[in-house]
Amino acid sequence: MRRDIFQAIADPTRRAIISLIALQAMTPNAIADNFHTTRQAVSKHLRILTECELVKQEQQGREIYYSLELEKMKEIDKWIEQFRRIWETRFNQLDDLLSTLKKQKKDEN
Amino acid sequence: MRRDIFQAIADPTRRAIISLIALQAMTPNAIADNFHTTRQAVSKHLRILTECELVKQEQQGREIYYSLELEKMKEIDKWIEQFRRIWETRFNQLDDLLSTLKKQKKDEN
DNA sequence: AATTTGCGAAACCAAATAGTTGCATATATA
DNA sequence: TATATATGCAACTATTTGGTTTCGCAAATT
Repeated sequence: MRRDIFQAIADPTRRAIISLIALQAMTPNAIADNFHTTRQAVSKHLRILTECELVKQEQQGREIYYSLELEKMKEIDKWIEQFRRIWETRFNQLDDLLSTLKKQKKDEN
Repeated sequence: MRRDIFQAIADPTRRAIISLIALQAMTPNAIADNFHTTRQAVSKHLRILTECELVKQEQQGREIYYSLELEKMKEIDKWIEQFRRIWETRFNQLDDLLSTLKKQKKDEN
């Protein structure tokens, strides 16, 4: 079953792969060198990441370079946005409350 | 096995629960009213979310109110930060390049 | 041409997962 | 006191998952 982006990043190995290729495209073997699992396991993860369009492939001869689709990562950011707005709202409310309390304390003196 | 926050939000039902209780604390039965699964299934999801400290419980008699721990959500934001920095860097680089091209075109006329 | 390297896919397996059913306990209500 | 409600947990089941092993194919090297 095809997975969504949240299911894709649920696995620690896949998150590590994403962080690895975020800066520079890498081949499956190069990626696998950073892990203690088999190259085929890494290949499997890359397929999952490719399926949900988190990474893209660029074939050069027999070598395939995988790179991160930053645009797709924004979908996670978008989902987080709703919570960011809430904690910013609460922060502002707290800030307002502190200001009010400070003002009240000042008027008492 | 205890799950991390990324594994917690991998499930669509749990993401929906998180969005639901983000604004207002709710009881398991109230939450379950929004889904087509059993109350026990929802209860299971709540346990997973509680275990990785994404939600907190507040018992009032026989009713338990679940609310979102916004602070914990920032862990996802923190992980996304590394990619946000990259796409902002690339955006700035693109912006610089566009400015340079515009300047060159201006000098040609 | 023969061999090596890069790589994905199939088959397998053990472990994990998500939902259901049934049950038990605590609290609220009649 | 008896009944209803809220809720979590255990057991069960089917499905999904992650890693390994083996194999096959294409490209690069010898």
